[in-house]
Amino acid sequence: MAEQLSSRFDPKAIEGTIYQAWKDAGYFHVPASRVLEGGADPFVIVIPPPNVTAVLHAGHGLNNTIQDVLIRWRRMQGRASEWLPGTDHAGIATQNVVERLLAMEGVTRDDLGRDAFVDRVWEYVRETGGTILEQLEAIGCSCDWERTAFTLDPGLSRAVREVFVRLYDKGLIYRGEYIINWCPRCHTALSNEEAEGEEVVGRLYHLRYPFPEPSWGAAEAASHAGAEAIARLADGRWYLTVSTTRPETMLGDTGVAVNPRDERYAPLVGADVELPLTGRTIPVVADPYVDADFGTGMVKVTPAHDPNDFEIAKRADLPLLDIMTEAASLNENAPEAFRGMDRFEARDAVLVALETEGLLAGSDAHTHSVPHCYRCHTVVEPRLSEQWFVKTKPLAEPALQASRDGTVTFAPVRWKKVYEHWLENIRDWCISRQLWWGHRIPVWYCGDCSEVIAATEDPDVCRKCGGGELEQDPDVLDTWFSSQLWPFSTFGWPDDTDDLKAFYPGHVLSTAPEILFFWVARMIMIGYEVMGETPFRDVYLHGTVRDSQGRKMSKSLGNGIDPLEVVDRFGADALRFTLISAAGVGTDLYLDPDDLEASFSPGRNFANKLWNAGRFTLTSVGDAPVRPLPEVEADLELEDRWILARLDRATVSVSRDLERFRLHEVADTLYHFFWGDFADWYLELVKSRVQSEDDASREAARSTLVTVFDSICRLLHPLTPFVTEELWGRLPWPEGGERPEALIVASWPTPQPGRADADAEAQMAALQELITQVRSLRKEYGVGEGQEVSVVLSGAPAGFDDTVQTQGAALRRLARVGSAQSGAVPEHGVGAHAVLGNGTEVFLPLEGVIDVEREVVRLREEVQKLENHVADVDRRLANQAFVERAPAEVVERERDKARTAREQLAKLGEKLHHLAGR
RNA sequence: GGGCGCUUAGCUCAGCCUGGUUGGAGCGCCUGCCUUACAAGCAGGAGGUCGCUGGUUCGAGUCCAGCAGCGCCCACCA
Repeated sequence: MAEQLSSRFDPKAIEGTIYQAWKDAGYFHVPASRVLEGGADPFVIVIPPPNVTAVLHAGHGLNNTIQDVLIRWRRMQGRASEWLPGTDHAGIATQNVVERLLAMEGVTRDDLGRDAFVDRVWEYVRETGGTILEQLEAIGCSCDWERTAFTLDPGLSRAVREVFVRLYDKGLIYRGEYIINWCPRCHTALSNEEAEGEEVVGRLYHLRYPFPEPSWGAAEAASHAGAEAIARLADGRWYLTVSTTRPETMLGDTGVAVNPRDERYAPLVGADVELPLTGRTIPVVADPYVDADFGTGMVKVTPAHDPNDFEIAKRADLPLLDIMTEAASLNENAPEAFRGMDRFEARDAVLVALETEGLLAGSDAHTHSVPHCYRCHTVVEPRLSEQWFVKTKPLAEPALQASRDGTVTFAPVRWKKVYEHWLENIRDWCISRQLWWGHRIPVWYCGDCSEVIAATEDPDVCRKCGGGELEQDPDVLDTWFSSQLWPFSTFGWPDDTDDLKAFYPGHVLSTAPEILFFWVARMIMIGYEVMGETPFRDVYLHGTVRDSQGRKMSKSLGNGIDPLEVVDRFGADALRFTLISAAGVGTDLYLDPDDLEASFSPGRNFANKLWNAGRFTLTSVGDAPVRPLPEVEADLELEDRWILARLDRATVSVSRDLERFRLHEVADTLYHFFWGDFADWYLELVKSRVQSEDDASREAARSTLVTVFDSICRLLHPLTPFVTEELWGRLPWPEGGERPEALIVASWPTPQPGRADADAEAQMAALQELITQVRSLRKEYGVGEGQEVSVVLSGAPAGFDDTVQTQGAALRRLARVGSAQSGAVPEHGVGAHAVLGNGTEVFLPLEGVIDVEREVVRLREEVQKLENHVADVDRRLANQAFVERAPAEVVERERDKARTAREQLAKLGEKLHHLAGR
């Protein structure tokens, strides 16, 4: 069998078949009955549903690999592991994509009309949507495909309506006219989270508004110290100065505000001022929001285009004047000269007009944060409009409590504070969107009696007046309104289904920190509100995938990595292993999109090494029956006991790190155990034994090989599922032992009692060091592999002599040592020296092979090193405080060190003396 | 303006919570090897004032404070 395997791992040859085998075996699907009747312990992850139109990028690759590692591990542990996949309809994003397609045909959504447009989007989604889910299969994700969900599915849509109506009935959803973030390109409202602040270097313009004659108050105000904003110009009139970064909004000003405690401007409160370019007159009002120390201490008030101004206007009873259209061009409320202009065009025009009239007092460079639409990047315009909101404070309470009391945990833990801070300062959530693609708001208005009806089922008649034409609210809900329900809507809520009983609440939620507020926090809030408990316990927030220059990978920058290309070139295992080993908890990953070879060769090489070690193990073990390990217990040799002890150590460490989401540590531990311990040492040590005539030795080696390699496959399976499945399936099963299943899902390794073997580990460590030292000395003295050497050991601790004698074959194989004798190092012999960590002095007689001068030089270095070491230790021991206060074992260790080092020093010194004298 | 994180080898990062052998890994680099599992490999090696300053301690990469540089998040200063 094994001979047929290629010496290079070819992922393409196995991935498809193996994935299909997993699916066919029903490996991924968990029926609720396994939990409810079978008593299995559930483990549930719901996928962060990618946009239905998305294609897989590096971030998805990382996130879904993480989830798959956790799911596969728990499944092997015997948990009923449910990983629910699906997609999000992604309101704005998807609508934008389709609108762009239509634009290429020269058609707008308005040309089509609402119904036809929505049909068109559905058509698009049916054709191309869900591609990303198929792509997840390519990287080995073991999702329960039988439960694939979409946020616009009928069931999930029913959940949306149900939640809306419940919140509405509780007064937690309300409608009102407020300043919201408006995207003039998408023509819709945005939530605060969807308006992303971006640093922009702009200008702060200072505008002058003239006081009408007679300007009582102005002169008085101007007499106050620091009242620079009030000035009398050459024309003899009094003016005040206000500042703004958006000069065009002055056309919508309905007042000027000052702080009520600001004595400078007290005489002006109640006065009127002329608003240039408009012919209107607006009042000066007092409002505590104004910061007297900032700028001139006077603020122009534009209630319809600034959230703060809106609040001031409400308090001061100023009128609201909306001067812009949906597209952010100036409307009929603006002076005729500016009507129809785009806001930025109008900005320039207003500046020119003011300048002409001598009313522009200048400008300063000004860096500030300007909100942009998170989908299309257009500058958001604050706009007065009637929208639906969720009252969030009551919902935030339990979600906050859950974090504070540890019901919900975050990894890395620093996100806990970020999450809590957001909830503590949460603002109401604007949920209505002026889009067509999404869940239409389940509210109807009666044309006759103005009754507002929120209902889960479309009503036929007005429940109040019985007649009247009913019209449904035209808006749809924010996409995140439906995705927040994901952990229960996907399992059948609002019905009381078995799935829900079995799989809610879930366990781990793994995602990118960017959507901590958008999605994670809201799921927790609504989970408590609707289900009465948290949707998951552990939130794992992974790092960002960046390019070699540290830039976040993105479509627009064109610096992304296509995981499918990586799979194609290096295999899914290589992709997964590379991503997991590179991703510390919450740390960013750096990959070079221009050099996939450099980025993914660690994973590719690892998979290949695994493949070859597997090939060798299979050939070594051969087809003959293998005896179960307990039967050969008495015949186990040093390296067998050692590798089994190392395996246990690795098993314990890996299981612990998985619990703590320290996946990169898992990868690191297994890398070193498999490559370092197993491949580099164990396989080399048993090479001669597996072909040996000595039945006991051979059988012990074969059993150990099978046992250890079986565990290696299992431990690595969550990380590199394909190659481990393939190799494991070919591994012979020990006689009499029942092969649990055809696939590796069988079980997760657990530490075996009696396998810890400190003695074997110590002996092996010394043996490894001896071999390494001999190799090193050979290299240094130029003694080639072709030349066999003998070794003299002196001062070896108990047991090590025996080890060396029984490991003659190993020494010969790995270090080309012909004979190893214990005894005094020849006093006058020429040779190479080294001292092992356990105090053993190693001497390679090389009389006639090396020249004496070189040996003297080397000895001098050795002596120097030892002297430094002794001085170091002595200094510490001479420190009274150290001896008195350090733990006894630490002090004892120091004394031992001093003693051994001195003995060695004496021997080497003597040797040096003799040689130097020659 | 608030909050958080990072700074250890040429590069990317572990190690710090819980202070104590001689500070690690991968990649890259140097040297020698096509040794019948693997050249996507094997063996050997070079490379570090652990950002700076101070403090606590017998002892600090590890704990504390300050500083500097970089990065992220939040925020209505016009």
